[in-house]
Amino acid sequence: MNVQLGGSSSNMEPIADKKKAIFISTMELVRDKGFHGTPMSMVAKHAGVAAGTIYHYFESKEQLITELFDYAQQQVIAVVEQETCAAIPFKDCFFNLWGGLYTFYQNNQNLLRFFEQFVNSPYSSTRPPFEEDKFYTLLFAFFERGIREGELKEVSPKILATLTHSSILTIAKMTASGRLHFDKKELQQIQQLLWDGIALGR
Amino acid sequence: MNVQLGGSSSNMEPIADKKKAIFISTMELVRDKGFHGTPMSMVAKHAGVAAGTIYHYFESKEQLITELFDYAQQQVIAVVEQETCAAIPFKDCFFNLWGGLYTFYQNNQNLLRFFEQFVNSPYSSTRPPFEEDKFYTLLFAFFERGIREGELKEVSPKILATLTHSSILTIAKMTASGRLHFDKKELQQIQQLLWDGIALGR
DNA sequence: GCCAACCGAATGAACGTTCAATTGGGAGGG
DNA sequence: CCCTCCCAATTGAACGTTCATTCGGTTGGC
Repeated sequence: MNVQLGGSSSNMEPIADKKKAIFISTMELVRDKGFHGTPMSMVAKHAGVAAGTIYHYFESKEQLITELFDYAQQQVIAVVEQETCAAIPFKDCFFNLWGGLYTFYQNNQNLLRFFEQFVNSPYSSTRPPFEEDKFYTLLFAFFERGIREGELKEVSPKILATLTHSSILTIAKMTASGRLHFDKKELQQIQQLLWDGIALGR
Repeated sequence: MNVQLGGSSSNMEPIADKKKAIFISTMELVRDKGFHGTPMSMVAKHAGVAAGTIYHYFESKEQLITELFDYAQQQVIAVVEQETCAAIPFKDCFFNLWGGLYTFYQNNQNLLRFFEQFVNSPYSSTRPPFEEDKFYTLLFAFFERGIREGELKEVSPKILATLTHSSILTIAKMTASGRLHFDKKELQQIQQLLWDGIALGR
């Protein structure tokens, strides 16, 4: 019990194969069929596991979903931590962050879809408040740096962070759903528009 | 049967009281409890109607949800049509549209929440494709006007429309969920940032 | 008296969860 | 090296509940 996931940073314990399989199956099934559309029995079959086994690792379906969300969020946080490097000029860093997050969401559409379903569902109302949300704390700090270095307009970081992340998420969702497509040039234009909006013109 | 809703534009038939009550109850319950959390029996009780009555108006729960989405979307479309007035200078029109849509979502948080749950659920995959989506068609046309009049950068209207709407939705959702608050001055700053990004500097 | 609107108990399927039973690997004594 | 005991891991049939949907019957306006 209490096993760690993947080759996690601080802990190289062997992986909980079954637990990870349950996570992945849940994410894929939720992507296609939604929360109500994925019974535990189906998660079990898809993960190659008996129904009862899931309850060895998770107290309930709700707990499984909640833990999966935390797992997903940590992956996103890792991307932000990797791209917001203080050694690189802020402007480059901004474009890296936008591109890095976008690429991550593109390569993990299961996760993106699960994420969006979760935050718009009643599950998310049981989440910790905003101030303790590491993802937004990181983003806020990044944009504060931009203001401090005189690269950005003097606007609340929460505005800058929210606008930036919403643009990434929306474009990624549009592409993932197949409703709209954006080619490389258009993606660069989007980043540039955003930058033109938030940067101090000089 | 086949009754119209509200004091609808082209049709002034008497309202289907029960049908409207079912719509409103569904929206409120889905906001609080999500799709799976709102059984038909609860919708019935909340609407002051017998369970069987719902099936007099709707074939199934899925159909109820789908029709409710169409109903909701028409209300949003009405706001866009009202604010995108060709007689007003484009820039003013842009700020009107942003503010109008934002205010609408603020005043109709049930609808906003329902909307977001719907588009991220498997229900929405059965929706008509993008080109037939009146909402986006209207938005695209509006931004095309801006380009034609030399007010906006020469970028695909789909980019401008997507960025603008995503900013409105995200800010409204943040406020509605209570996770972040934006005061009047901040809302103006957001609109201005967006405009600075997409407008042709002169 | 006719028909649409409406009711709500009944139905049957689906689902989350439980639990008695089984497996398998490792610790320890001989 | 082998046997034994133990317990965590695992199984899947069974349980009880919940829910969408049905349907036979009632109402009320025309």
